[in-house]
Amino acid sequence: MSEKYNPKIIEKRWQAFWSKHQTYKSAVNKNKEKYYILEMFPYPSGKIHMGHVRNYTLGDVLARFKRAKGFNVMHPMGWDAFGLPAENAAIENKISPKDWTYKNIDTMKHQLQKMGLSIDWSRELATCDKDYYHQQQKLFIKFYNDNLIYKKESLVNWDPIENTVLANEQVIDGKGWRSGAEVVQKKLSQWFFKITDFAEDLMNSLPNMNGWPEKVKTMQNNWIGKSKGCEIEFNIINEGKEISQTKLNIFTTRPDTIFGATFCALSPFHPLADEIINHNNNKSTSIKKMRLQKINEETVSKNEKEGIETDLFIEHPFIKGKKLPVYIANFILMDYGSGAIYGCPAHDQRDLDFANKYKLEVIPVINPSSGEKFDGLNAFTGNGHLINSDFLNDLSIEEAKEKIIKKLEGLKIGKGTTNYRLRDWGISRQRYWGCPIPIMYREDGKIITVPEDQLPVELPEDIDLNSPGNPLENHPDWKYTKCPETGMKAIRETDTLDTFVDSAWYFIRFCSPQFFDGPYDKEDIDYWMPVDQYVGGIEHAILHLLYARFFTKALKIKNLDEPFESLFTQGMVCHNTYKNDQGAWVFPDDVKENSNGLVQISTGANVTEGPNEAMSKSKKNVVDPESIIESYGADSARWFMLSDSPPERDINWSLSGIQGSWRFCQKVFSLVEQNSHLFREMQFKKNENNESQALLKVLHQNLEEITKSIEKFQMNVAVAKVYEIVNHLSKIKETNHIAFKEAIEVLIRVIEPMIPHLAEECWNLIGNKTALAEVPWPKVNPIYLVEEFYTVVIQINGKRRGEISVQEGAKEEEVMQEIMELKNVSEALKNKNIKKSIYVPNKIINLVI
RNA sequence: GGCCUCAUGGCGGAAUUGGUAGACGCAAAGGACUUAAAAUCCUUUGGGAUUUAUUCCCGUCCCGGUUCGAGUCCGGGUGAGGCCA
Repeated sequence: MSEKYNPKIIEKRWQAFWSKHQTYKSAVNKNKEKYYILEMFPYPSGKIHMGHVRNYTLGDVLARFKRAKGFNVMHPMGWDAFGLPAENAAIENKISPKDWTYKNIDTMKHQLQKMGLSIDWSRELATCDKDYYHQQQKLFIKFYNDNLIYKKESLVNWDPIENTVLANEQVIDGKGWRSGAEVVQKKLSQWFFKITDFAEDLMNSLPNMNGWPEKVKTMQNNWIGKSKGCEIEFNIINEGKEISQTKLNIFTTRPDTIFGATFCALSPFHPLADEIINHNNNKSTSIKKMRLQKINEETVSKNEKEGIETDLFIEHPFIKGKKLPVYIANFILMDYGSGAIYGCPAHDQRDLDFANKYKLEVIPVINPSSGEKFDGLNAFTGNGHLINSDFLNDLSIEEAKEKIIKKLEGLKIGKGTTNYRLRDWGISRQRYWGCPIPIMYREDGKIITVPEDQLPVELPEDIDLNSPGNPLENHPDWKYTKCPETGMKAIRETDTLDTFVDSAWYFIRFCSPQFFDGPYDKEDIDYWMPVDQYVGGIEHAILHLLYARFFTKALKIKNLDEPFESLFTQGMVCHNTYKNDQGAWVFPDDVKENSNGLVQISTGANVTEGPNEAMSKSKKNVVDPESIIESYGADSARWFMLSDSPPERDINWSLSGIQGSWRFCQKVFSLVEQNSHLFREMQFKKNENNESQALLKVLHQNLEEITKSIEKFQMNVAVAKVYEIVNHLSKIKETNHIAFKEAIEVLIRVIEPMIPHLAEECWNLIGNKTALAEVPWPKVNPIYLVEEFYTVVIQINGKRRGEISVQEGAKEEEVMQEIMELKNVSEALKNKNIKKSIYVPNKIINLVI
């Protein structure tokens, strides 16, 4: 009586085994080559989702594969545990953010363990652990002392009813998500990391990062956005006498268009705007009103351009007597360049829209090489030669840029500069559930860092999350303290750190999670860093990855410049969407098919099937990993995630797919189980019959492919090759041969990275006492990669006209001779001369006639 | 609007990087086993033609090019997606 494949029992057994034997615990071992594999750690939202299953399965395949290949593998896991959802959940469920978070971590950890991941849980950390944020506060102080942190006024989304700062995602259609109040832009003093100091470095490293997808590198490059331009100082004509300044500094990337300049525009947050507000009551209201608008790169391109006329003009530096009117405009960003531009409407779309609206002069200064005519509505931004530009006429754009910069520098009214789109990283959050910033404001006005022996600055637990405003600010006594040196009264910083800070160095902490004298132990870093393979979603292509790179560079650890040697960005998990006849989204579990088509099980309503989209709670097209593992087992779920779709592309979840995976697992199990008695008896024949030889060829050729495919991250191809081995094995008639034994053993070994529980079980079934996890990856025997006979395709003038089987390495003359006897060939060659023949050994022969 | 990717059967996708297009899986159809169903196993499955063959024609989004030979390289177009505007 044969056993049935029962993943519930098998998976529990091997998970317990790995845990008991600490199979996946990692330690520094300088005699062994290390391999540090990391998947982006999850936010503990409550439950794992299919995206996690895919991400961690992919990483786990590589971790287990590299281990089998003899590497000393570190594969840690942790929790990105600070952040806003915990505060919201706390309010809704009357549970503290801390309890909520740790409860979720506990649940999700169990779920991940059920997936059978080869994780070294002894390195587990959560960013909300006191031990973790303690070290992070030390890092903050280090960077503060290194002059990489400063404070400045910056705009935030302000909810006037809640009296609180809102994150971008909490602003919905310009209104606060909870209060519904119109969100305003408010200036607040905030902490910043000087990431711009590293802009050049972050950009320059990109071309050497060969393990990164080009796509991500391009995105980062664009994000940093280096541009060469020029600062020009204009004289202000101050007829209204409302301001104290006499000069205005303008940044432009198009100094070549200076003769096309017809107006000047200032950001409403420009210092001159401040002065106008103070001196001109008429303007002050409208400027203040404009300041309430959200002004960023996105709105600048979408919103209707608006300007406020001022009484100011600036002098054109090269056209005597020409005065450009100064506007305050809603499409100028204060934190890009100098917050002031000159408008050249003919060659910039935004400037043109603005000029048309306010009936300003438009002077084309570039004559398009394409011969294109200017229609007054579309600004020309292409290549051409200068016109209407005095001494710049006839020059190309590049030449003109060079010449005008030289001229401005000669006159000492301008200079060539480099500008970056990248801004400094604002790290202040007016929230409770984050890492406290170790700063104190002393009563004498001095800002000091909290001394090391008083760290960590701990989050208080007795907080009130229901009142408006920042809970730390509102806490009755938390912020009141004393300067340890002088005894003066001091107030703690009540902002906490952006959670991107937490994730900007967790991969470093994983190397020495039990080290408490500092954020990391240099010896551990030297051995483990950089991360050899980082796996995660493309959505982190810019911010998280850029911040992590910045931190690594800013730490200035010897021999560590970049954190991630290779990066792999996996695709999303998609599913069909379903809507009932009331237009409500329906869970896939709640849909069945009957004679009338699709119906909703719970209500009986008719259901229509929508397109495949990324699984999301809002569209209810989600499948819960836990219930899948419950019904099919973790191995089937893992196998599904690896099959079919290439890892970098989106995958479509489907019932038939998971059922197919289940069938496969079952097939492997019964193949091994039904033949396991042979292994106990050990009576394998040394016979080298044809069947065995063919089997060994299939085995080794596919082993070669599987090994290569996993290394190239083509898990779907590896899966296909495993199928080929299994399909071949299930057709073997005489299973009592050594070749069969070898094939079963290799098969079990190569499926272990993908479906580890089943593999271990099979390994055990065939009588092994050692865990499969300790068994090295099988070696390809090159003998079997060479065929004795090859099919050579015969082409005449490039068209396929037949094929012939020849011995390996057959010479062209031999092949020629043989094919001449074929009817097809001889007929085609009748009365024709062979002009040329191309022969690729073992592959093809092409006759040109 | 700019930059970047991608486009292969009913579907997901392979293709040694210029050398037999469609591996492998899913779905579908037919058959075996069974009282029946499930499960399992076997066969077929890009389109078309006919003389059913070791046959011919067409076929990797469209148009053109390079080459003995193009899914793969080059130019132009169409469509989809991503990022930045």
